[in-house]
Amino acid sequence: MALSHAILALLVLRPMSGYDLAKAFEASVGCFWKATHQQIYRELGKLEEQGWIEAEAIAQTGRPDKKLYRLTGLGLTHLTTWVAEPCEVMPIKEELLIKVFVGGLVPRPVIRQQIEQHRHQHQQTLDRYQRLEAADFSDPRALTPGAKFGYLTLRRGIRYEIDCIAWCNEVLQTIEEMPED
Amino acid sequence: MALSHAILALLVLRPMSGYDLAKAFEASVGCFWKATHQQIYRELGKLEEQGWIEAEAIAQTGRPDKKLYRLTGLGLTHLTTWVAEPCEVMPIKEELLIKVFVGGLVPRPVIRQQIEQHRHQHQQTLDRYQRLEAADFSDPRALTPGAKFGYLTLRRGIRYEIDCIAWCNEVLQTIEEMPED
DNA sequence: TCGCCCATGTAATAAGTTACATGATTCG
DNA sequence: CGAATCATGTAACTTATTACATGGGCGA
Repeated sequence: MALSHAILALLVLRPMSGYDLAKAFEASVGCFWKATHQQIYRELGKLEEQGWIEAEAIAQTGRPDKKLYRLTGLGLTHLTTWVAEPCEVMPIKEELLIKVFVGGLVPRPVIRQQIEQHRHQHQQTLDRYQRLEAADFSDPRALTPGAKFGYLTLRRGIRYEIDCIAWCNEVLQTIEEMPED
Repeated sequence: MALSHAILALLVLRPMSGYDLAKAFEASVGCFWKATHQQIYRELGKLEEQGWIEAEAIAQTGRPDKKLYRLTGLGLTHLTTWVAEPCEVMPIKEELLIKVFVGGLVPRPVIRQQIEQHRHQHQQTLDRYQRLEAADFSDPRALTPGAKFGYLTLRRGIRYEIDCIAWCNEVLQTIEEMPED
């Protein structure tokens, strides 16, 4: 059910179309939730049924018409109530770790290559996050309270990527120190 | 499809029943994958159909009979082939971050309490991991190559929990420094 | 005697992924 | 002229969650 709340959370910022939401997921909320456009459109339908959001059809010239969704009072109440409810820590699911777990079954270069590739991906994500940090949050003290919370979620993403990279380095060092097969 | 590989990876260690696997998920592999017993039993059926594992019925007295599953040669080949295939970084999904994202909508104690609760959960998980570390990997240099890979996955879990706790502290400090509502 | 451990499963629902489908505009 | 952007959706399928269901043994 958290996808619906992620959508409601984005609609707090401003009314958006499904398309806008899909982009917003990739850009801002992406460091802690992701969704494809198919999921988003399906979910928007449900949210509207429940009265948490309402749609306004916008006719456009030169590009497809769109539906702008905005949060209703009911939706806002629902969201803030949900925020106060206790929630569980969500488990990690990391395919790479299954591969490392059975690393002893394959020649070491196989694992080394996988780790290097992942480290590279994490580095790219980190770069992107740090560009966002520089662009939107260059002076954290000057932020409004609302924006400060946004910054904290980005901080989480940055920390996470840094930690992934550090772990990759730990793995690479360990396998270099291993005796040859 | 990664659940099936997690199961195959565990069966490399030794033949296990569905029940054993469920416990093994909680104990060892839990820091990077989780599965309920319902998922496991369903998946075992599929794996057997494909010939990657085979079952041996074990009649027991005083307790229910069980099925011991062991990896087949085909299963092992499948697993090692899969290990060498490239894989994507898996996204984080963290409900708590959605709540922090809209933290500006609720009184600060609400967020503070959520963060404190999460920090506590992460601390408990970290304690558990560190007990495992002390018990099974007290001298990392003396490990066999196979066990070393197991240790690296546990290291990932430990690092992750430490980082979560550090981020929680960052959030708590930030909200303490905020002006009153 | 109450609840936990062992041991296996079914059924229903929710959530997520992948493929398919359309169609104009704008930029290189 | 081809590719990307804007904009919406359906259908089929795979995964994951939750609830239900059974039943003996064993320790406090």
